[in-house]
Amino acid sequence: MKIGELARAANCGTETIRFYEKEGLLPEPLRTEANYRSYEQQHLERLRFIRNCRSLDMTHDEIRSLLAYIDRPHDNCGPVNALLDEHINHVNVRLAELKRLRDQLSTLRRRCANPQAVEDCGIILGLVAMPTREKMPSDTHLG
Amino acid sequence: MKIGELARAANCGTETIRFYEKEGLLPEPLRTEANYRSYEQQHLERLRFIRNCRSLDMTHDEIRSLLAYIDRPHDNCGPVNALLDEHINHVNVRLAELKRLRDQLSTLRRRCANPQAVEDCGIILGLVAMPTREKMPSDTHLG
DNA sequence: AGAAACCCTAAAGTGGCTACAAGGTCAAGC
DNA sequence: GCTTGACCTTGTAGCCACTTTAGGGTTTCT
Repeated sequence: MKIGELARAANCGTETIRFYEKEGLLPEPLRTEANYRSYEQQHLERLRFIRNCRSLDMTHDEIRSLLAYIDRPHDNCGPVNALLDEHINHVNVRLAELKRLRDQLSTLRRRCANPQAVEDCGIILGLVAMPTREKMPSDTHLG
Repeated sequence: MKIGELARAANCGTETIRFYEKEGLLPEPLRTEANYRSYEQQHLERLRFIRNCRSLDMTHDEIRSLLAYIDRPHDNCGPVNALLDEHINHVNVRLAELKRLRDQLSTLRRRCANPQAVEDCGIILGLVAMPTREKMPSDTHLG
C-alpha cells in the first residue's frame, strides 16, 4: 500500500501520516526501490486506531500510552481504564468552562437589544466594565 | 505607569503586554529616558478590554474588530452585535461537539467494567473497531 | 513522448501566549 | 561607593497537532 492509499483508507491526509511517523506514533514502513513508503495491513490498523483516538480529542501522549499498552496485550488493562477516566474528566472540565462562558456571553448579548451608537452599546459598555480577572490555567488540553 | 504596574492592574504578565503591542492590539506607549515603556490610563482601559474579551475566548482578530468599532464611537453598533452573535455561535458549536464527545467516551468507558487483559479490554476493542471517519473542519476556534 | 497524478524531504506557518538568554537600569541598605 | 535584587530591554525558541509551501523525483495514463 502506498501512502495515498493508506490515507484514503484511514480518512486522513498523507502529510498527517508522515507527521505521525516523525512523532513515533506510526512505525516506519519498508520502502520501494523508488524510496516510496510501502505499508502493510498492520499499519492501517494502527493508523485507524490513532485517528479514532484523535477523533475523541486525545493527545499524542495519551495515544502513545495506549499504543504501548496494546503492545503488551497480556498486561492488565487497569491503566487503560484510568487513562480514559482522566480523559473524560478533561472533557467534563472543558464542558463546564464552556457552559459558563456561554452564560456570560448571553448575558452580555442581552445588554444591547436594538442597535445604537457604539459608544452607548451595552455590549461594549459591558466589556469595558467587566472585572478583569486573571485567567487560571485549566487542567484540560481541549481549548 | 511602567509595564509591571500595568500588568498588575490588568491581571496579566508583562510578556503578554509586549506581545499585544507586537500584535497591534495595544498602541506603543512613550518611552522614558532609560527606554522603559511608559503607559497612560488609556492603555490600561484598552488592555482591560482586551483581557476581558480574551477571558470570553475571543480571538485576536475578533478583538481587533471590536477595538476598531470603539474607535468609531458614533457608528452604529450593529456589527458589534453581529460579531458577538457569531462568537456565541462558535461557543455553541463547540459545546455540541464536546457533548457528543462525552457521550462517545462514556459509552466506550462502559465497555470495560472490570480490569482484565489488555487484549480483551472493551475499551481497546472499541477503539480498534470504531468507524474511522474524516475529521470535519469545525467552524469554531475553541478546541 | 508528454502530462497528470503521485511520491519524496525539509522548512515555515498557525494562535496565543510562555519561557529563556543576555544584558541594561534603578532603589535600598551597608 | 558598592552590592543586591527587583525591575526593565530585545530577541529567540517552544508549545500542540497539524497544514502549507517549495523544490524536486517517479509512475501511470493517453
